[in-house]
Amino acid sequence: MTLQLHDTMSRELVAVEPIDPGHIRMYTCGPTVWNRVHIGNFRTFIFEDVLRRWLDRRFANNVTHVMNLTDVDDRIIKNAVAHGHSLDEETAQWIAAFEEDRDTLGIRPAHHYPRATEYIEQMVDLIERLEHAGAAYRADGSYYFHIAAFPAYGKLSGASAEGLVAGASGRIDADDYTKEDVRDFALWKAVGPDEIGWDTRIGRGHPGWHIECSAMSMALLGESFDIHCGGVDNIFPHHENEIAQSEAATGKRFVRIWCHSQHLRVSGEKMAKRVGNFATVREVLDEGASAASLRYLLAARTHYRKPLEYSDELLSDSNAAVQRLVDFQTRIAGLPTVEEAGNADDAVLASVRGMRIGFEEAMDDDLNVPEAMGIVFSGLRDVNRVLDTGAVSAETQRTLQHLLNEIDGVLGVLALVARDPQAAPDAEEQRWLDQRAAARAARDFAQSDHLRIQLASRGIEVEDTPQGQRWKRISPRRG
RNA sequence: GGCGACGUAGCCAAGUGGUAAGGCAGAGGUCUGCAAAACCUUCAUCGUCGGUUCGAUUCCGACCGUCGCCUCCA
Repeated sequence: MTLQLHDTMSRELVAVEPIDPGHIRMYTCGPTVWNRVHIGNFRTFIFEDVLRRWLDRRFANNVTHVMNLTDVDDRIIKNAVAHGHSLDEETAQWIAAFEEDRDTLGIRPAHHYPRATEYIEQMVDLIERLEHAGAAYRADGSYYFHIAAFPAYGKLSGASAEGLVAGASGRIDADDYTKEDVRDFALWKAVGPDEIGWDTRIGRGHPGWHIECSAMSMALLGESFDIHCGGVDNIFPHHENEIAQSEAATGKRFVRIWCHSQHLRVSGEKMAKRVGNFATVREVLDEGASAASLRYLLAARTHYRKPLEYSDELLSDSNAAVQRLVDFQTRIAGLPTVEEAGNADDAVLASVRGMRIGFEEAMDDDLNVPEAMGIVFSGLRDVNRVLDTGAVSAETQRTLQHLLNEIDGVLGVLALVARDPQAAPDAEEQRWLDQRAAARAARDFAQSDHLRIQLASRGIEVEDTPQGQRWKRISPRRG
């Protein structure tokens, strides 16, 4: 089976067949670094990370992934002026914050993180190209895209000329614009000598929002590439405008497959800065959640094209699901093994084959992570059932570990758990553990139970196994 | 007004034209000194109303509800 993705433009599942054989080129819209982004933004970045990981696997790491950093826009300029900062001084902290959160969630870095301010020259080139092609015009020093010159406008979003009611969203201030057509959009915004801007061949100003993605994707990936991703709110106008700019300039099809992820919601509403119902990665972790739980929630609780309702309950549910995976991993690692493979091995290996095939089919089917995880958890139960009654060989044990590594190579949560080793017991806790082991050996159960309760108050859960006492830290936030 | 998405058990959620995965929570049980972990059993007829069909949760239509975008939005 081959990987298929849902393409927003055709609204169909499309087989992923690279334009450049064997090499996937992907562009994902990154953050505007005017603020610390919230976990709703990270839902999209996590979806893109899962896609990236699966592409890496399917195309033997022959993937070039570009994510832009929008480091100039009206909000950033406004903040920079208010703080007496240069643009770089203003955005540095937010780029660092983004990178910190990205690493916290175990997101595989893109190969390139182009910054808009480093591609002004390419944007000016593109604007000139558009002007020569009759698709851009100058008004009051600014440049606008001439929508009437691009008849295919609207093909991504389905927005017809008549349907675009000017100001329907209540967010246009018509007085700010000198456009021939309300639907035309800014390529270059002219500014005065004292304002933040760049002196270029087309005058002093700063770029409009959309032009950077066209210029930077073409510079790093070519005029046509395979996959372009973003959140659904980017479909219109951002991606629609990117298509218009790029294709009007090159005459070539810009992107093969458009992928868009749905929003994270809170109480039925989109998580958004302007609504005020947002949380950042750091805030969620500061409240006691683990990075693994948050990543699992964002990556696996539902399909990327469906809205996901965020709640504390969902976070603790996700924590429990991750714990089930971790407990399984721990069990496999400590498995007593036998010399000769037997019936138990056959049964386990059959489950492993089923899990591997099912997982891959689900991922190939438009990245159906919840379906894939359903298969994983079912298989996990099958394997546990066999292991409850029989022992397996060391080779089967390794096969199980390899399978878990394969799955987590895409899911990326066990790696986060392993990255944050459980804090070792302090001296007092270690003494309690030792005393408890001794009490159990002496069959002094009253004392051992007492010590277990004491340890629990420190967040340490003790389990008794045939191999002896075992402990683990419990997330302080389970309910 | 235009375009689009979603509505499946207490919560989250996958899925199929032939009576519904998985996770969490709950109930009962096996195991255990007791627990934990693990395992077993148990818990839904898929928003409403029509239509197509031998048969629909799955296809079509209408309706209801929720949400997103319509030029700062992941």
